[in-house]
Amino acid sequence: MTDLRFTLPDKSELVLPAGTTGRQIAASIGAKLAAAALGVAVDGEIFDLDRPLAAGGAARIITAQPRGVKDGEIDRLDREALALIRHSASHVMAEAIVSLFPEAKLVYGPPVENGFYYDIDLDRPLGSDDFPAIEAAMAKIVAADKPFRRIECTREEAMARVAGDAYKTENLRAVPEGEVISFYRTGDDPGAFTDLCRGPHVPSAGRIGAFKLMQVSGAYLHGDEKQKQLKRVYGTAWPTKTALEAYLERLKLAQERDHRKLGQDLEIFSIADEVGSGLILWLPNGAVIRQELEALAAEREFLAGYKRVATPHITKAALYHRSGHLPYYQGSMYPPMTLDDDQEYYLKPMNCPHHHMIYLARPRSYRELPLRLAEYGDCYRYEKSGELAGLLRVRGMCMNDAHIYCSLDQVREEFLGTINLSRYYYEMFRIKDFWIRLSLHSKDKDKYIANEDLWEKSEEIVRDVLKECGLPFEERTGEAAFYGPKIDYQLRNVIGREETASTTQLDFAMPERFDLVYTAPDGTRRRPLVIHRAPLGTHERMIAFLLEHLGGAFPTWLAPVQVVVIPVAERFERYARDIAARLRTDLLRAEVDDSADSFNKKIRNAVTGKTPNVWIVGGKEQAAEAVTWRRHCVAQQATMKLAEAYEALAESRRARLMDNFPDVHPRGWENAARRGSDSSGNGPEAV
RNA sequence: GCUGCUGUAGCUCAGGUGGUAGAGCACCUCCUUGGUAAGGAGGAGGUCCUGGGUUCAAAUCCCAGCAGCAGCUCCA
Repeated sequence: MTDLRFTLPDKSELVLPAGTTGRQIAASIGAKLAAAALGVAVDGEIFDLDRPLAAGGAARIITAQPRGVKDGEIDRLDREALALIRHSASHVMAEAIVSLFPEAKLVYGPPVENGFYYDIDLDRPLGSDDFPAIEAAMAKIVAADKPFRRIECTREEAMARVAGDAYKTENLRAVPEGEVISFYRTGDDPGAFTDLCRGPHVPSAGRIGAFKLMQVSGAYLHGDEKQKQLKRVYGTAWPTKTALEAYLERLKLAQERDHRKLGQDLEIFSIADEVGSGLILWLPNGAVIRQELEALAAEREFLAGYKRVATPHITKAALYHRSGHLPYYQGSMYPPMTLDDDQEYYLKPMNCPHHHMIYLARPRSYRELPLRLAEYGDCYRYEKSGELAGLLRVRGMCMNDAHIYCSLDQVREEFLGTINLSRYYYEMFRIKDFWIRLSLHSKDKDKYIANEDLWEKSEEIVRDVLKECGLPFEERTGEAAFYGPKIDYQLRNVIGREETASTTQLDFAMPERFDLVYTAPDGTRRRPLVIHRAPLGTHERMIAFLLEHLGGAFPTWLAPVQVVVIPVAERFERYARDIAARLRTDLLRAEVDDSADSFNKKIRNAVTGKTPNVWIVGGKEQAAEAVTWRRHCVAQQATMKLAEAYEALAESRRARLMDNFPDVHPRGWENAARRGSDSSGNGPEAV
């Protein structure tokens, strides 16, 4: 037996005899560390604290102490420590459930982002009513604080142990040949709860700290809809009760930012049973935001050389036969309307076929390419009921759609143009929490159209363009659309759910199906490529994200009410009304709060209503032909001449300043407002 | 679509074990109001999600449906 050499995080070296454990490493550093230790990482691999180590390397003791951060910064608690705690909590929950329902069969129970779950096959209904009993049983196990004993064995021994348990037998078969097979047992009693598990776990049940069961849901075995549906019990676990409570508090705070709540409070949209689920009623405030987004898109697209088109909402079946969407996608289309002459009409699930028809409206020349056809188009898709969620997943949506028809040697530049457009929007909205996915094809012949040469070429182009832009992205093989590679901007909402917000897709299938051609300089007929793109996604999804991203506090240019003028007393209502009327002649959305509310209440209403600009007027202002300007985003306020205020407000609207971010108004925003036309740093330059 | 939870006034929610509903905010009316997050008084407002069933009697119990929420699956 040779000694093992460990390098500690501070670069010091430690030499211990072979078979030493993480606990001994920790103890040799300090008693306090040994007491706090939950596990040990050697060269990145995590081991049970008491597991004899076979090899040395870079060693790090895992504790639940936040590393070098202040109390309460639970986000940065050691992820590995949390995973250990949660994996063990999952194990304890399984033990508790089996003790209460002996017929329950355990399947799989990993730690996940904010907690853990265990998939269980149990025919009895399981609901939150059962949580107190399960939690009580878990608490008992945790209080007993028995060590988790690791039992390693051969494949044959393991097979004998799990005999009769189809799920665990299957799990065991999935363990790669040559990998160590282990079970974990609670305590030393040979009859105690034992589960096939790769580990690692915290040293003993008492180290779990605080846990709470969160919910139960169905989950298909292996994630396959055709397989049996299991019961998945979700829980969360934290090193301390304080950390658990902070997490629950965070969840509550997130709910305050939920677009469904903000959308209701701020009267953005509404959904009515009598209209249908997933079908959005845009209230006046929401309609303003849509209108502003459309104006933004129209402007950017005009500058980028797009032409606007408009197409109908219903269309004969023949078009979707031609596009290939029938019958393959019929399941997610609304069923057809059949007219007297047996003609079937469908609600359109996408705009591309119509745009292709516009392309086909007359013969096209190479001189017209790239031809960019844009439309904010309404589409209807029959999404499964369980998939609908507020504005994020709907059945009726309005897409920021466009199709670019171009030749292969134009693809690169056009793709770059669409990426720059997306990037412009994201920078302008200051959306930073997103990632870009490049979806590529696989060799699966059933899934992708056969044109390996075109695939290779186009994927190369798209990848190059992304690299050239310097945008970080992740490649996903086998996730491309059947007709070509695509780039998606993935956003996370406030609940942590991820959705595609923007997309750019290359298409070499549709030009074939629609027999799209153009006449080349040499007089021959050539086929264009099609780029589908939707940088602002759909109104529904984009406004949902904006609501959550901005917490409902829209910048002046987007805000449904841009200015509320509040007189300090009734005597000044006339002055206030004159100001608002003047603002409205500049097409600014200005209102006077001439309600019977007290002055204080009016201020409060403007604040809770998240109006970006509040102009207060009284005797002082009237005498000076001025207003006192209070912004939603900054603590300061400033009194300024009306002429200046009008100009600053109009400029904010014109330049689409994100003036809801306090840093747009550095060091006393009144100066920033006075500068007016200086928009540097407030938005990207033109694409 | 599947698993679980939920559905009471415009909103947020109370209404042990069956006896035809209540609060706060919002709304309306009146009074009050000269300076930065809730002035006061009064009033109006409910098919208790829908449809069946049990019962002398159902917001409450049972069944079915619809809708919402979380998750699974799916997402051209």
